Amino acid sequence: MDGAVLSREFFDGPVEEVAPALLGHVISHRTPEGEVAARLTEVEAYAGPLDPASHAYRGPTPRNEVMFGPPGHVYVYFTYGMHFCMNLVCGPDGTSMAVLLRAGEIISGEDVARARRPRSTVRDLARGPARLCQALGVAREQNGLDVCAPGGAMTVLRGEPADPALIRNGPRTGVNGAKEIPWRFWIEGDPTVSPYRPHVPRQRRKITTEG
DNA sequence: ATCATGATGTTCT
DNA sequence: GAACATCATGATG
Repeated sequence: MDGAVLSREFFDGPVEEVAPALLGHVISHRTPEGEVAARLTEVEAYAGPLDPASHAYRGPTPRNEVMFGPPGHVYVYFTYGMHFCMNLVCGPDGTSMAVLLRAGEIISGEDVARARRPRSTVRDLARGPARLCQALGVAREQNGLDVCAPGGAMTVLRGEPADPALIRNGPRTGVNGAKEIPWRFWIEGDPTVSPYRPHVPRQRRKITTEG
C-alpha cells in the first residue's frame, strides 16, 4: 500500500463498472482510537432512479440526499434499528448511484477493530456491511465525508486490484425489488466474503387470534 | 455446516 | 403502520 488516494474521477462513472473496480482497494478510517483499513472483497451496485432496490428510487429525501451529490463521498444509513451500512457515491453530481461496501479484510488497525468487535473472529471482523462499519468505526457522523481528500479522516487507498479472473457477480443480498439484477460483486475464494442470503419478509411479531 | 428467531428504531407512506 | 441493502445466538446434523 503506497498511500495513494483514489481520484474523484475513479468514482465518476457507471456504478456497475466502478463497483467491481473497487475490489482489492482499501477503505481506511482514522478516529481518536486509531486507524483501521480494510481491503474490499465484496460490494454491491445500486443505480438510483432506475433501480427499485436503490434508496434513491423514489427521489431525494433527507436520508439519501448525499447520494444525489458529487461522487467520492460516503452515504451512511441506519437500518434494522441497530446497524449502519456505508456506500460510496458514484456518477456525476445530480445523479444518485452508489456502491454498498459489503465486506473486507482488515489489513491494518486490527487491534482497534477487535476492540470494537470483541466477540468476533478475525475473519468475521468486517464480513458483512454492518460489521464492516463497526470495525471501521463508521456511524451517522461519517455520513457525507469526502473519501478523495488526501489526509482526510476517511479515504479509499489504491491497493492491488482484484484479479479479473477471480471476480464473480450475482444477485444482491437481502433485497426485495429487482432481484434479477446481478450487481453483487465479490472475489471468489476469499474467506471474508459474506454468505449470500435471499430476502425474507419479516413476519409480524404480534398475532392476536385469541380474544 | 445450516436454519430459525429476536433485537431494535428510523424512515417514508 | 410497515418495511427495512443485518447480526448474534441457539438448536440441530
